[in-house]
Amino acid sequence: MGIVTRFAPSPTGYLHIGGARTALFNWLYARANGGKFLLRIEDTDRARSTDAATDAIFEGMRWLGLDWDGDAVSQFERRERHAEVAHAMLNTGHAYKCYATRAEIDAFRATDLGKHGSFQSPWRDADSATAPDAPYVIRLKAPREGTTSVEDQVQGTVTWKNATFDDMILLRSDAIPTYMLAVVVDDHDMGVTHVIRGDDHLINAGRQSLIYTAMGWKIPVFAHIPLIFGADGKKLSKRHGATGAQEYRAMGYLAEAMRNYLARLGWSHGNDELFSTDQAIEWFDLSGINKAPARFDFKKLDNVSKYHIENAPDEVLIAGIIDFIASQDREPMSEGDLGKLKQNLPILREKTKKLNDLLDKAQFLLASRPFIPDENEAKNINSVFICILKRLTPALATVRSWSKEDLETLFRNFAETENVGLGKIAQPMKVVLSGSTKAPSTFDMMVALGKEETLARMNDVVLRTASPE
RNA sequence: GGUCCCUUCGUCUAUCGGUUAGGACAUCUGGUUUUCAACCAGGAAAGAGGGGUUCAACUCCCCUAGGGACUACCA
Repeated sequence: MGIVTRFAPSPTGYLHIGGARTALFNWLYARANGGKFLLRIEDTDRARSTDAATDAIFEGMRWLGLDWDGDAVSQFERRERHAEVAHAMLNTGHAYKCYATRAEIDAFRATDLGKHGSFQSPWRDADSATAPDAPYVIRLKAPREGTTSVEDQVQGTVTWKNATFDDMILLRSDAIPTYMLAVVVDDHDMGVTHVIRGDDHLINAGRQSLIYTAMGWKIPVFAHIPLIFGADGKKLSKRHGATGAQEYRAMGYLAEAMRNYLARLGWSHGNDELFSTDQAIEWFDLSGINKAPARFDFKKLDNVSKYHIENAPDEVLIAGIIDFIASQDREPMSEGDLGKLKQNLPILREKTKKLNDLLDKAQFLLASRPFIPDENEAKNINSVFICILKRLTPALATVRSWSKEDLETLFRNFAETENVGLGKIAQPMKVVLSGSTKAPSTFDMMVALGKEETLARMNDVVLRTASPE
């Protein structure tokens, strides 16, 4: 039998990074086993669900490259079917109509019994002849005796006393199904074989298996993965930096790097740290998922990101850059600029952690001279260096060839005759050539720029500093 | 309060009864380098606590402590 997984977010905001990881695990598991990965939007809460949030989820999923099979399912649109199942359970005696009002439920909760246990409806065993002509909800007639167990693939066997389960509402008084009913019906109808979701649903697995059993349906395999926390061990929230998947896109991380980092958070394949998505698919298994919650660590993410920026295929990197620029609401890069970027990718990607850093380094190619360094960078170009620069210009004419090796040799010799360290010349030269120290290696830039342009930029600085206002 | 889950270096993790408890990030030291958000080498760094079971426990069981989830006509 083919494996079917699903990701089922509720559209109340954006794609949360924790949700993104849940989606990734489901996606990885399906792809690893030649199965299907489905997407369902849990929008039965009409008050909180918005189309904008649904679009945000789609966008986040697409950015992460988590493609789903078929069309996304709207849970709300399947409400007729959910109601149908609720009524089927009514007919088989697994559910009952409860006419208790809000006031009655509140009153029950105020009692000693109500403070410690869940609501016990007086309608559970009532004679239907006594039913009033009033709105009602359909409640599950949960078993009061015995236990219910779930064989969780991550948490192991988990058992509850049935007495701890309440008669949960299946169909609200406005005939809209609750989440608890809808998930079960949808997962069953969609043929979901493996439910991989957040730890916060562990108890729901017990409650939901009651519905499966009542309907005589096969219970799917459950795997409840631990949540992601912030660096301080608290639930991941805004003050930890970023909670939305898209924010990571805007920060300049490659989707491939996010997949790598997120997969490694709570899942492991021996000591493998840096890997491609294809490798993750090959290796992924539920048995590799850790039971304990993990903390989000930006330092490590940056390290993973650096690896992927340095090693991604050219076309992937370029696509990532184009996507990053779009995420900033910036003008798309011109074909010409893109061409320059492509040609110089090796020197731009080296030692680069994020895409915005890469773009910073690319300024020497993209911006036009003369460069005006900011106050801080300008400190590199002092009067002593200006004098050196003036002597360097004629010296440069003697270079054997305009290659990295020869330029470096020339610089070393020149530095020796000037009696200064190479760094004293090469570092300020970075600023001369690019207006910043956030730039590729000096010699790489010189080669990329060519002799004429290099000399012109050097001259810019000499001219600018020759006539101080 | 009740039910359930979790607990190995600062962080992410390996280990599936017998290891000097391994790796990665971060950190520290030294080296190197255009004095770097680079690189190389080395160091420090962990089984929450207490009971069992066993020849042997990080690994299995129990208790305690700490953390978390759920406890809605939310999902």
